[in-house]
Amino acid sequence: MAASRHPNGVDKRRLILDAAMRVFARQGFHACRVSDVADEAGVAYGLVYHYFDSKEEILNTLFSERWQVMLDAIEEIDGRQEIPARDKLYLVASFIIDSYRHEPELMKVIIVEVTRAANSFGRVHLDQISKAYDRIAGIVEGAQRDGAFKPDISPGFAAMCFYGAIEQLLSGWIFDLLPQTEEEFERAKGLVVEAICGGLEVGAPEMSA
Amino acid sequence: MAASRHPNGVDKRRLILDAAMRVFARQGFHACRVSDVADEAGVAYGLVYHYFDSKEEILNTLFSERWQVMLDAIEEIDGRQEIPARDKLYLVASFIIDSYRHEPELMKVIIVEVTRAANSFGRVHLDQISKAYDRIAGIVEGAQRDGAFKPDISPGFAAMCFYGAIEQLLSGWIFDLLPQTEEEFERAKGLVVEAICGGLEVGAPEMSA
DNA sequence: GACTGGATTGACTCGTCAGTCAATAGACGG
DNA sequence: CCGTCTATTGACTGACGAGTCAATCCAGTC
Repeated sequence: MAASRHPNGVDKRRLILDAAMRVFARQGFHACRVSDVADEAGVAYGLVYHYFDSKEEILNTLFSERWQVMLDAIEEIDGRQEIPARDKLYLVASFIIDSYRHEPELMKVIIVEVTRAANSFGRVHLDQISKAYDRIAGIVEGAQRDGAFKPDISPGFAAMCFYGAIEQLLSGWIFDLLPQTEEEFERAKGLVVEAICGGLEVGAPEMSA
Repeated sequence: MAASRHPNGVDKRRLILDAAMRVFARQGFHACRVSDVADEAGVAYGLVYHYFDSKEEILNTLFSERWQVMLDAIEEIDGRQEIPARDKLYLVASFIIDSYRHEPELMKVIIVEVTRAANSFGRVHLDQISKAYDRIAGIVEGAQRDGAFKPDISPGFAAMCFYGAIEQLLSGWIFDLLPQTEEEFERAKGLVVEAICGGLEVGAPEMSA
């Protein structure tokens, strides 16, 4: 669990995790071999099994580490009393999109191999995954109590739509269906929120970002 | 290609496709064996390879058959001049949700094993998949020309949000995160459209379904 | 300068499964 | 009722890859 005790300062466990992230992102979890991960890490095959019980446990670890960070972030955002719901959702969208911008490989693995693969593998993580929906729902619920959001769309339902829209955008970037530039990422943040909060139709209030 | 010439009237190819649909839905494409499909169809192992070149070709066929039906449906909906964009989107949402209601196993396979698995396998179908986005974008574009929808959210972007929201709902049903009752399906149709077109915030116009 | 215990190595095992193939059955035309 | 062609069978093969393990290395200890 702790970093390598060896004084060369190299944490091989971390090395393997980072290599796995790259290999999983490049080849896909199922398509790659454990030896690919070992090679990418510049480490012997057996060492992977010294630090992890199975190939899946590596993916497990990558997912759980990062997902928890996101859950904490959403919780923190929801906790701020002073800011309106739309801004909270903007911050959530920003967090997720920035995560992709800064660590596209890790996010690709998380989305493609876990979140969107809730069959087979991701089923194990359904609890953690749906916690994210719940927290977003919490934001919507608060806004409905304040009267900022309409009461006729259930918070859970709204959260699914909001999260689904964001994940679809990430998928679009991951599979090169959408352009990936700094400006696009920034624009996207505002637009998802505008689409979901303000709606596509005219007549809805357009707030400036 | 044609149905079995044998006069017993049983099309074994179809039998295998339907069995595969059930097995893929139950166990997942990667987790199941070709022999599971053969057993489910009540057919010898080798016969599967008489009708299909590979396990993947079966999935391929299931996907392509059904996806084309959906593409045609969207195109047909978009073609109707008389109805407003919101109603077109409602019809699209209805079509997809009803598809799931009537053939949950087939839709589960399509969503989980192809659409949301655009890595590994679904990459082959990216063209077909993104055609769906394009056609939805077409609806939005028309609405913007008419002045019914705001011009500041690009049609392609709006389409991704809309489709993403629907797919997220289907995923919620597939993985038992959302209740699956007739009423829920009906409510969902109206609510996705209301969420995306009308927006979550108050002030947007709420049209009756 | 032996001793201990974790780190590291990579050849090997062992089950699994997609795809093959040679054999058999059955329909149909002549 | 023979010959031909397709449908159908299921045992078999061959590759592949996850996980094992016995051996070796090496840092710190007494």
